[in-house]
Amino acid sequence: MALRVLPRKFYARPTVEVARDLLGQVLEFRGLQGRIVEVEAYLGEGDLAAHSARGMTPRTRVIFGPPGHAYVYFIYGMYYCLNVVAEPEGTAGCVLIRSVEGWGDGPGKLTRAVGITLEENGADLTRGPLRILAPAEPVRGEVEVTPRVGISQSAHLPLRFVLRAGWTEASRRE
DNA sequence: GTCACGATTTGT
DNA sequence: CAAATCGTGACG
Repeated sequence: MALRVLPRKFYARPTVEVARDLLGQVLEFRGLQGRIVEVEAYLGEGDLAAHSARGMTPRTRVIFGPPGHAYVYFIYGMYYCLNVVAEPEGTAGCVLIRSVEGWGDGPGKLTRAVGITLEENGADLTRGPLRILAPAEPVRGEVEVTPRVGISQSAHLPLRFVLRAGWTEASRRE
């Protein structure tokens, strides 16, 4: 069964909704697939922890761009982190992918595992080698909400979402 | 141009 | 706890 590619409108919504709904979806890069199990939302105005907090710069340009694209940034001189751009074009908002089943646990490790680099920055997630698809069967499970990891500003906001005990209806019947 | 720092990870 | 390692953004 062919998985369905998430449409642009999925991403053109409030960042928190997109973050929550990204859990259980299938991330694909060069044919490698894995379920997204941990994400964090980074908002526009008012979120001092977000790269977009101080407006549009050369680096943060794609965060303000059309939804459904990848925002990849280079951090600590050695790691690439993958984000999914949300909100309608012109509004900042993105979702950091922190853990993908089978790829790795941690935003820097999962990109290194499959070779995602700055080349993927700005890539369209509805087509091309980097895509996100809906699983054949919807993933059910409990979602844990916690503060975001590794930030000092706006640190109390409950914007980290983790899929705990995810399952599909089929696997549940086994 | 200069400089402090970071949405991380790993080893001590 | 500290190192690794370098682009970005603020300042001038």
